Amino acid sequence: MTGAAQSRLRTIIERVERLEEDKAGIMGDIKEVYDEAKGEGFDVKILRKVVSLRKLDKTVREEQETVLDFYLTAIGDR
Amino acid sequence: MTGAAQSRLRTIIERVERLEEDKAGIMGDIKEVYDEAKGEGFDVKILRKVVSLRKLDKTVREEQETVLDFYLTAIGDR
Amino acid sequence: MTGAAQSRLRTIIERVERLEEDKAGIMGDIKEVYDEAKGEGFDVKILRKVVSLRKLDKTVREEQETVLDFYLTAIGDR
Amino acid sequence: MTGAAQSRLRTIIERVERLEEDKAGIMGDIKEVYDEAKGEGFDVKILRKVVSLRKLDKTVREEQETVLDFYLTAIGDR
DNA sequence: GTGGGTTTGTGGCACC
DNA sequence: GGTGCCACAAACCCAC
Repeated sequence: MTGAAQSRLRTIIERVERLEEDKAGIMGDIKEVYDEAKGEGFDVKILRKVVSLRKLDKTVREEQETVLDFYLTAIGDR
Repeated sequence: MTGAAQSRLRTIIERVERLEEDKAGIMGDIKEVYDEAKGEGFDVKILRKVVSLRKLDKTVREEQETVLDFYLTAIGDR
Repeated sequence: MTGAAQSRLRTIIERVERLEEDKAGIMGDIKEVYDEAKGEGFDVKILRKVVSLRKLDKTVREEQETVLDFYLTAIGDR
Repeated sequence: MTGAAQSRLRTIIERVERLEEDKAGIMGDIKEVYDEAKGEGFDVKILRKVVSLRKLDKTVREEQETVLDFYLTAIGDR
């Protein structure tokens, strides 16, 4: 491996690790929100379920829109 | 559930969903870095392995310190 | 589902359940060892930490070999 | 820590690690059974669900028996 | 469509 | 008893 490639490799690894730190930070933030909610008497397990269900719904809705777009385009309506 | 509680619930869900969007964004960024590296001829599978190994190493080092602290505390040395 | 398939299904489930019983038994044995150690004055929390750290060390060593293999293969050395 | 204690410590760690190896072996066996079932056309996801449901049922049944025992004893019927 | 890896969810377990 | 933590199990997604 050339010196240049090694340098690039190092840069890549560092960029990924930096981003993973950011990700870990955000995951910590999410946990904090849930902990706070828990302190107010909410059931965290259920809250997590709500979030995941809404995400699913959103995905389904977007897929439906995609299908709709496809059909509309197919019949020359846009 | 009172109106106030409903309002709080909505706020909590929204905050989590906002953070999850951020997280998804960062995960996208990580993927981009890997894609870019792949375009330069690096083997993504190996890169991922390297990153995870470095994380593991870091974890081990921290664990070792934790165990050491345990022992020092156990023998009354702090 | 044919009768034969039902019979196979039954056999599969029973084999898994038998193995899970074995597993539960071993987990019980592990707990006994720790309880015994506790009775002799050892700090179980530390013991568990030591075991997990040693496992982590082992994992890291294996991972390092895996990465090394990857590289050797990548540069066509095998 | 005395030499005797160190020796005991070593024995304890080794016993636990040996048991954990056994446990890992059994977990591997369970995986093999599922893989085999998959090869015969069974849906592993569903199989796992069946096993976990039966385990839950068993727990519930045992609890019900415990309650039954309690009542029977309470009314002096055993 | 099959396997591997990553992420998420759940249960048990120890500690307070 | 109840709370936080950790290991196990499940679901998910991508690449091949």
